[in-house]
Amino acid sequence: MYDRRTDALRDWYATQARDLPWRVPPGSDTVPDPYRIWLSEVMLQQTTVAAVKAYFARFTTLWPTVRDLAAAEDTDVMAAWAGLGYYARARNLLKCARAVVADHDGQFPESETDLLTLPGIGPYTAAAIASIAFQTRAVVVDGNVERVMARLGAIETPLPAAKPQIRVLADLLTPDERPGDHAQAVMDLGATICTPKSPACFLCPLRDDCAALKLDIAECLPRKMPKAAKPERRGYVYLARRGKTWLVETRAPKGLLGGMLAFPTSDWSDRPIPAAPFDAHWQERGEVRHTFTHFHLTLKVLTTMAPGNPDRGRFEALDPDALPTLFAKAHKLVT
DNA sequence: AAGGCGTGGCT
DNA sequence: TAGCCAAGCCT
Repeated sequence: MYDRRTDALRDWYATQARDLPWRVPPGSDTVPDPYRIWLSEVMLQQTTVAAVKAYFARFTTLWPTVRDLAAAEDTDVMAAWAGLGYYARARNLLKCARAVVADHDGQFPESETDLLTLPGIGPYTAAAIASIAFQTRAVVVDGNVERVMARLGAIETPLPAAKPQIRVLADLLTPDERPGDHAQAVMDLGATICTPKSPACFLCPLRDDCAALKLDIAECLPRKMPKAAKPERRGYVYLARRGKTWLVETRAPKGLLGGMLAFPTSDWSDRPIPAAPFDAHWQERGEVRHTFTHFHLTLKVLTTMAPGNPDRGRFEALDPDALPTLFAKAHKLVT
């Protein structure tokens, strides 16, 4: 019926699909909940399944429906996202939930085009939701699909130039029937067998059709341009404790760690300028090191219990779980 | 349109 | 260990 590669993928997925909390099993007649599919897809952007599971469970417990999430306080949602990274996703998650309630009567739109208009939903996520949640044929292309297709077709053009070729092949293999199962099959294959390093080609349902395997270049594909080295930055972070409260602030709504709970810091640069939030005897307690997407950071951790009027932030009871990892490391160092 | 944007696990 | 990498989106 379909390309034999599509059939092989479907047969493999029928028995090898991973059991995931947001997933409807292959071939099932159960109707997926678009809210849970959307939530999982946003959490899975650039993030591993293992990291997502606990957050998905927490979010669906706290906010079982898109209306519940839309009605949530921003601070509660940001706190629940703390530690998962890429915090613009959490800000857009709330914007999207509120748009679905305000503009779509609480129902996610079904078409790829309409989904694409929502905050935090790009080409991949729109295609994933359309196919997985609504059984609409859509060409789903993520990092896994890129890798599987590049190998299957021995596409030697480096990324991102290879994207058009990859998309053509992905489109060719996408069936009209159960396109959501197909998309998840390719992604599961990429995550478990057609892995970036040491792919398990001997277990692959596509081994007889894989051009890269025939050429013995599977592990070299897809080719990528080398990444620039990360620069080193330094700074100071100030942890002021007053009884059971700590001096914290909410970071600016955009940019790095935007909207997240934080401790006051200096600038982060080659030669940071100390910037204590108030005059006091600040005691050096050590350093924390953290690597972001595009730079390494070392923060000197300073504490005081002396009184003073801070020029920024507020003293409040601290929930350490609401801190992004960088600040959780600093907090852990002094407690 | 190229770069900003987190984190933890793996090798 | 230090780098590489993961179900991308936004500007």
